[in-house]
Amino acid sequence: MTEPTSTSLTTSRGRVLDFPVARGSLADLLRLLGCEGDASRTGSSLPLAVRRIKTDEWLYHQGVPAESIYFVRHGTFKVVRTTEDGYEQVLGFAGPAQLLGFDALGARNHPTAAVALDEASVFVVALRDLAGPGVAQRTLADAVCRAGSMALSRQADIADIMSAVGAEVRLARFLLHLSKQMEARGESPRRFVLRMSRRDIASYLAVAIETISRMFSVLAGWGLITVSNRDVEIVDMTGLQELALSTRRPIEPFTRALAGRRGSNPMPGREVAA
Amino acid sequence: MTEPTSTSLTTSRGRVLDFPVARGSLADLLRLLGCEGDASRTGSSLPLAVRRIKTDEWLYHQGVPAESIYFVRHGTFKVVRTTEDGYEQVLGFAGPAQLLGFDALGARNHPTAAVALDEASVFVVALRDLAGPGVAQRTLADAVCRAGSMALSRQADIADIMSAVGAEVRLARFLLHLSKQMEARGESPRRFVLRMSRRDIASYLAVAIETISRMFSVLAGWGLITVSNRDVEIVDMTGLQELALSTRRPIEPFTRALAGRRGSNPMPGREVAA
DNA sequence: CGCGCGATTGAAGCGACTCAACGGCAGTGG
DNA sequence: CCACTGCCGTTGAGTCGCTTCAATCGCGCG
Repeated sequence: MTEPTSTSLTTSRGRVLDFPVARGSLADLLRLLGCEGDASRTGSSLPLAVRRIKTDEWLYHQGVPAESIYFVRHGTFKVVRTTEDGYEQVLGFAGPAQLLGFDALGARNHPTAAVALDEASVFVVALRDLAGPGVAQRTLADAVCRAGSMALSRQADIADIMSAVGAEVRLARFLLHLSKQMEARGESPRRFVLRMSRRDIASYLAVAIETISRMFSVLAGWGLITVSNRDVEIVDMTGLQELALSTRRPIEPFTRALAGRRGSNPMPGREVAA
Repeated sequence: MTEPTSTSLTTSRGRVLDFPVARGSLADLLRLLGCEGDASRTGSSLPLAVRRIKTDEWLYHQGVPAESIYFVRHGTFKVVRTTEDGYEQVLGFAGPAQLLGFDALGARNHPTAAVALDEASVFVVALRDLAGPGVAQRTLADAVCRAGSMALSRQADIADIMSAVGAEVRLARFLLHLSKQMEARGESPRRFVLRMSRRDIASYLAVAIETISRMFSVLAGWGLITVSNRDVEIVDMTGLQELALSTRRPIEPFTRALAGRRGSNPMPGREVAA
């Protein structure tokens, strides 16, 4: 899909890092963002690295440790998230004055990747410049930024969920998403009660409400879950995860490891008492 | 859908604002977020308001000025965005330790609304507590937060786009989205060139790549746009906006103003040379 | 020129939406 | 107490739209 040219270029210099090609200032960034008034008062002469990106070059890769976030100076970027099976989901496009890599603040690594669609340049904001010492408000603002970053990542999940064509897969991903949240909260990831109505789930997954009902029955019929009204129990966790992996056909031809499993029935051998 | 009980409760006290019911501290919030180590060093005794929310009560409404953001302490919230025609799109669900209202940092008003699905309580963080005076890093962090907030809002747009059932509507919304961005950038909102491939658009809108091609032809056949490869010109802007408003049937029965327009053809009277 | 790739268009099948009916359950008023 | 009403959830049948497979065209490039 993408030539490793950019990677080799950077790795020739050591690591895949941000190397400034030009110099900018905080005032430049503020001017780009449209807040001219603020440029005067603060120490806006603070230097800011500028990095130029060529077409099809990656600004940052998915999964790598995040050391910076970026403001697009000019050009267009594509934000993508590649699943394990090689399917790449486009999460959005970013133009000038937009922020890239913000979703990495909450985690250690970049949950997404950004690639330039044309000649582009960005302001590089090192994360250590953001984590300066301060008082209580500083800590609070940090928490806000990190939580906001995680909220952004969470929003990306809905694109992840909706990218699935099949409604069963959407529901499976939704349930696994809830399961993970329950686990992170210290509660049982296998048995929980849905706080939202079918109507809400339908709106969230962008399918009809009757389809939600049907898919609950289908998943229960496959022995993956048991459901009674809003009480859900995940019986076959691995089976559910397996089902959730089913996306549309992977774009890349070299991900044919799961070529045969994509039959008309996304859950082969599971039709118990159909 | 929702009883105005909560609203009347608050309006009886003056305005619809956050009134603290209990008191918490920054240390409590940090403990909730799981960063116990940080709780010791900073002035973590900073008081923080706690607000309790009853089931089906709104934490904040869509479109109202934002004065606070919130960390969920316990309970579950539903984040929704209601379109002009009364259709409510669920954007996500928020549980403990998650941030709500962050998308209002970039704008003046809340672009979304949050309603409690059960008994809940939140930490209230006033925005003026975040905008404290500081040096350059302070300004920078502010810019980061605001841009991140806008990125979150932008992510909500993709749910907006995908909530449309019809592929033509999705493409129409996508084009209008691009148009607005171009306009905000000072360029022509009617004539622009797509920087991304059909494959990227297809992934973004979660439809097949052939469907994208077809819908471009359909929109062009309706006289709404002209398209040549990646050059797009919006011919009938109002018609395109009109088409973009077509969602699935509004949930609420009292939004029947547009009852008749929802025929089998979403663009009535436009079938030129079908 | 042939090759690959992106984009467009056609034909056929299946999946989700829509309409409709039904069974539970809570709230309400006789 | 029970009928009544409304809402939520489930299930069935039919239609429409999108996906899939396929062929074609235009374009850049080795």
